[in-house]
Amino acid sequence: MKKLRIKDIANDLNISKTAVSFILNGVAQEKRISEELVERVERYIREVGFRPSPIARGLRTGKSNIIGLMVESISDPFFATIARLIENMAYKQGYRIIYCSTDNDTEKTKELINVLRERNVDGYIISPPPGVEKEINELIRAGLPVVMFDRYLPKVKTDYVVIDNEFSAENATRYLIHQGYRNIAFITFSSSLTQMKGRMKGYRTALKEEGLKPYVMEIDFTPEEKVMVQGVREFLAANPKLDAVLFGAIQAGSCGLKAITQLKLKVPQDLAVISFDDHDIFELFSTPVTAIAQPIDKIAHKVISILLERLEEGDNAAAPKEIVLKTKLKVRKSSVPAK
Amino acid sequence: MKKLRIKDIANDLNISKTAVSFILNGVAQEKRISEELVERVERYIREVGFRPSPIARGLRTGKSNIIGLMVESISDPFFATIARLIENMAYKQGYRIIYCSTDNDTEKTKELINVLRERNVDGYIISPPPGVEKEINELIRAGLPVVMFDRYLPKVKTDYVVIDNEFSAENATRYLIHQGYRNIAFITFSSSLTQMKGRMKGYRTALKEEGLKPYVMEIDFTPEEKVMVQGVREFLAANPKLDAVLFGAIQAGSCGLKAITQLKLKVPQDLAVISFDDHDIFELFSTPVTAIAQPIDKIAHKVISILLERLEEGDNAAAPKEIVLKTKLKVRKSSVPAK
DNA sequence: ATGAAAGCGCTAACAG
DNA sequence: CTGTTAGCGCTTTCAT
Repeated sequence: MKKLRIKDIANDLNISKTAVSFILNGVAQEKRISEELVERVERYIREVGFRPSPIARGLRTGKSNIIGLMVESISDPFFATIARLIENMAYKQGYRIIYCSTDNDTEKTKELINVLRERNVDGYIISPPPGVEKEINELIRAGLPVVMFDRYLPKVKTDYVVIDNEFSAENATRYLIHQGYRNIAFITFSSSLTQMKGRMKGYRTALKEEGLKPYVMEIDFTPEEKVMVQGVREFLAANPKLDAVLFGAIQAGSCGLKAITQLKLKVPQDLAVISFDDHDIFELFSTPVTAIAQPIDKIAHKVISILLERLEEGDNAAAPKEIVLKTKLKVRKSSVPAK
Repeated sequence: MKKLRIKDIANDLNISKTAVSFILNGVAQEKRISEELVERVERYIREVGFRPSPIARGLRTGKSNIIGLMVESISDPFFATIARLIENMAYKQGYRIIYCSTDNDTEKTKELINVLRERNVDGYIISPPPGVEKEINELIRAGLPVVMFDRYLPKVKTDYVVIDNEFSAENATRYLIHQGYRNIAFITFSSSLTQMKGRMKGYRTALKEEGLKPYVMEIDFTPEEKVMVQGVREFLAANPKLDAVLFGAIQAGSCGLKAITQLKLKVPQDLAVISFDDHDIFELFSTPVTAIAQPIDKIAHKVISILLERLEEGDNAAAPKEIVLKTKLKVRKSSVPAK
């Protein structure tokens, strides 16, 4: 049972390769191939289960039917969930996904873009690290659609899907203030990315309005989680006046909860807690944790549908879509009113 | 700045395509190309940053430098973590990953294997659903290396990396018994796969030794988590005699903890808990949950190194490696002695 | 040591 | 409406 080629089909049916190719590519009508022949070829193809080689096709057309997905780390539950949803929708349209974890590393990301590019990836979904503006702009100039999400690069004019970070953080902080908390920390990963800047800004705005003092801790990311947990623990221990904390991302929240557990702090009596992103751990923590939930389904849906649209229409001329989605503050017990 | 081809390099340097190709493929020595020319070509290539097209190469050689990774769901934290580790090691050896979520669906998996195959994926890492023996055997017959993990197919003779499920479950169950628990349930996803069978068997063995009665619940998987949580809740409510439960997988455990929380059961006073797989949620749950931790790093490492070895050596003749790794029972407060 | 040439499987321009 | 043909960029055999 050797692998069939278009040529074999043509031979078997005593017609030309071209005809088969046209039919395969759905241009039979405009090439004025008879209904009857189309039918005959299609039936035969179905019978023998022929599928044209995507590689040969790719070499010829420069298309691959592959979408490149670049996120900070595929093991992060936020990105993993998004990846899963995107995979599903892309698959239905005949696209496969090659994914890469950038580690938020500029050089690595540049190299990854190269790698994907030489595989003729048709479109890119990127949660970009800083510093890759040039490379992404080159993709766009080459007519390849790029959709950013989670964060964006202000200097790059292309579609993106993000959440309203500033408002979300401001809202959560203000909520803590209204609950009676006064010494509210913001703990997050150090980052120059838009989403973290927005969260920080929202936090500061809410505090300033009330004339409260900010306490900010930036965690240096390391793969050794223990080190980060210890960092948070030391920060909390060094600032006993704190009565509440807002975590700027799920990993920060997860490190923070571990630190809090180690310090045997009672939530919310000793320390109220809110974290960005929602996850099982927040629901199941000893005191369920109030979370700023991102609309993950909606993000994934928007991202992939924008990309598929660009891919189908080839309309890279259309104005970039800049989608900002709302988050939802899921109030749980970790942020009940201070006594 | 047009994209270079081998031909261009050859022209620029006034030599033949062949020479360049040989040098590119590291066979210069055995083709007896002069040191000096090799040096000259390599320098030029470095200077202009030339990289040969993997697609053209793929069409010609039938190799893709891509590894297919098929797991139940990439959003599952266990698989996402493994995927991440595998990605890293594969990348260093010049391999990219295309991933697919099988949903544990036999037909979908067959189709996915087809898709990967026609892309000339060089090797497969599969956490297989039942019923794909034939397809995998065909891959093997075609000389393509396949490494299974998490579970395996007894009828397929190929490498696999799993944990000692039976012993792990037996050990954990016995541990509960020794702590004084007598009515121990096993809650898991319904599955005919080796790993679940092993876990079930271990559980039953430990109970039988002590003449205890088994309480088994098989959760039907649905994407609607709420439905599954409710199922567990009803089961627990219907069996008030239970004093302990062993969850057969992390999702079961996570559903279970939610059910337990909803029922306001105290752990371990009302119900002791142990779960397969370890995760933040178990560490951070109101009563930290004893977990059977899989050696994730080691699994990923074994899987990818076995595959890379097969890929490098082309030694698909070598006997299949059947690796069984040990788990670690991480004892936490959810399983302290019954009063 | 090097070069010419065939061919991987497909698409699409062009000529009938 | 159909057939011929020229590549896409690379590897590799065979002849030089």
